[in-house]
Amino acid sequence: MADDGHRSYCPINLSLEIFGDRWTLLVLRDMMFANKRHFREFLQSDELIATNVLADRLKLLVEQGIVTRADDPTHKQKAVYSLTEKGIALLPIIVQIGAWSSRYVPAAKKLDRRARAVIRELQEGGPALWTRAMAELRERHLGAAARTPA
Amino acid sequence: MADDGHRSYCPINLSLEIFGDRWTLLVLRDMMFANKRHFREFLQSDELIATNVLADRLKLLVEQGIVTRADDPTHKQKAVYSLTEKGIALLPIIVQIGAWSSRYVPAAKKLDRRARAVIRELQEGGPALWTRAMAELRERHLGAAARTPA
DNA sequence: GAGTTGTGGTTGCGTTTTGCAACTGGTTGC
DNA sequence: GCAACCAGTTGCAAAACGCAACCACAACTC
Repeated sequence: MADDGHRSYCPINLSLEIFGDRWTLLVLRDMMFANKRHFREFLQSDELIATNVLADRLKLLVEQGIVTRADDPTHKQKAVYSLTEKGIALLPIIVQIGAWSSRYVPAAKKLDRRARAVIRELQEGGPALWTRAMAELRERHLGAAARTPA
Repeated sequence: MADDGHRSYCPINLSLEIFGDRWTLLVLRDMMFANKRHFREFLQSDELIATNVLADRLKLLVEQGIVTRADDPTHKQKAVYSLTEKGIALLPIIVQIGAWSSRYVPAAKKLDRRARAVIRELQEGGPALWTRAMAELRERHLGAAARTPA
């Protein structure tokens, strides 16, 4: 069908072409829920992503307009990654995935109680709570620009 | 952390270990929205999944309890795949992904108008509509058992 | 100002997964 | 009997992944 590199124009497929792998959503999870912004921080997570894979995914996310990369003024060699509106809009998906998993995947029971409580709260809070969480992300990642729209 | 084969017990991670690839959710999409139930039917989709990959994914979905496989009484060599409750519960995730994609991925604009209308409807219908769609899937995939719970 | 630590990566290489095409063994309809 | 249909399997090349070592540079320590 598509001859511009896409397997099809189905929205599900287009999404999978972007984050249909074992790592991309974990990076976004860390940005959203652990407030990670620097390269080294992403390496600390339990899943132990490799540096080359992380570099590749961050590059891809920037290319897709889901994340931006900026120099950190406090440290000339530090890069800061921020979510864009497109990236923040992925929050409901990640929350839904978390909810499904903690409900249906047996191994999720092994997660510590505190983390499960966060999941449950986000789930029970429903769309209204997601909206607030997204607003908070806008504050942190888009800064003043988000408060004074054109 | 985990030494039972899991990279971590984070629900997001556990989900990605199951369907974090380019194909699995497409198979489920076809089951949910195109009512595909037979091996050959899945091969017809635009994305042209290969037979070995499809066989592998169906096997995995059965192992995970997301899908069941049964012999088709009308044809000794036909297999029928059905969603379980665990599989049906993935509908909100798929809908959210579709909504995000059609909103933020430029190429999704190339999808034909009719399909986009379906997406929009499911999105605007909100959780209430998802519940109805899921009930319909229970009817088709779980049959009488779903109407007369233990 | 020398040494240690912290920064975002890159490179090389072996293993695993994916994608493609051809093929298999059995069933059904005519 | 024979063509079409069914759910896969097999073999092989290409791509992605995972690991570990390495790099250039900045900043902090003393």
